[in-house]
Amino acid sequence: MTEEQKGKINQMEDFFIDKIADNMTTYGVSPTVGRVLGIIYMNRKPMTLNELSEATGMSKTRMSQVVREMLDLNIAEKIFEKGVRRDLYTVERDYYQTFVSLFTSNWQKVINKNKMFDKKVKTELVSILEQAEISEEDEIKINHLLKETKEWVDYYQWLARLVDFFESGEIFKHVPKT
Amino acid sequence: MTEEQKGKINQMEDFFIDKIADNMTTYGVSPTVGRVLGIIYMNRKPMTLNELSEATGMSKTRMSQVVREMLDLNIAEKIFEKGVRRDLYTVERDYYQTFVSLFTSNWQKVINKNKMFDKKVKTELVSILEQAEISEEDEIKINHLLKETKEWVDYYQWLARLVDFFESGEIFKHVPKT
DNA sequence: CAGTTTGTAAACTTTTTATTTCACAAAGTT
DNA sequence: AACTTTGTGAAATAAAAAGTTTACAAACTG
Repeated sequence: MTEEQKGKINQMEDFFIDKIADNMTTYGVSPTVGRVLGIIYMNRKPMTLNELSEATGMSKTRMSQVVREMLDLNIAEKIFEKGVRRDLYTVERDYYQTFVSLFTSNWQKVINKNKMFDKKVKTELVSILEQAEISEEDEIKINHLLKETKEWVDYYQWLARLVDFFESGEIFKHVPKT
Repeated sequence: MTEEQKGKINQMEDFFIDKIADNMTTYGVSPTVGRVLGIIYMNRKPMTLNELSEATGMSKTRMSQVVREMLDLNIAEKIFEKGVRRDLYTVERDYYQTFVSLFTSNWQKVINKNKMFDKKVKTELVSILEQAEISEEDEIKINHLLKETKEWVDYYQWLARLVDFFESGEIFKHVPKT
């Protein structure tokens, strides 16, 4: 086997890593997060911060930051191995599961942020509406906003159901894996 | 009606715009794109670059850039109105449709980028495998990669079906709007 | 206990992305 | 035809994000 062929194999692995990373950025994570995920994935076993630092050519501190982000997103996990002092990290090996994790954590975040919004707006609008002296024009405007609020709430409830549809695995019943 | 109440109404509209923008960033678009979408949405009728520039406090050039990005993403449309010289832009008013448009354009892009990938890798790997002198270790590695390629292809086909599931509106049969 | 190693915060630097300014062609007006 | 207005490139600047260096506490080692 020539050196050239050895190189080819490694090159193919790097191709995969790039593709995984590329795919990943579509979820809104930074390219480095994607790359690290790809690296651990292709490594087929847990890695330490030092190894990652070595593999990416980036500082250990950066790896620490990236790994933490991945833990937050539920796409990596810290694992314990007896006798090993350094922290070891694995990634989800199932592409579908990774998709679901990122999809749900992104949208769940938005849903939570909007939790209190409609109540606040509604209360405020109704209280203005209850005042005696309002021009007709303004009343129309307020009613528009109230209607808008309702639609917004409906949309968010749909989003929540959608997230659940993915998280529960229901999606795979209708869009099967193979 | 006091000035204060007038202010409250405008404030509520701004709240909406911010929430729309915030929601939007989850699709990976810049905050300004989200904000412009929110502004046109709340305006309830098409707007010109000058109006947008006025409303955002940003330069007209920037608005031109933002609007073009929105056209690319299929979340805005240029419309013609006789007698009006300036270009007018509307946005999709249906939150669900906006979700679907962004979801599909994002993932479609990734799917397209990956179109040729697997063929290239597979050809390359098989050609190495056909060489006579390969260490057992390397053979295992290559077979791993081939298996990986297969899984990757399956995943991408699933993604394509998923995109279609949204684009066709099928999703709403299983996660209904109301 | 003195000496390492490990992970991460804090401050700084670099790179990338967002935005503005300036310029100019194309279309519209008078 | 001279004069405006409109939309958008291209280059420059500002703002934000990504990444590094230094420093240090906590957990290990001998």
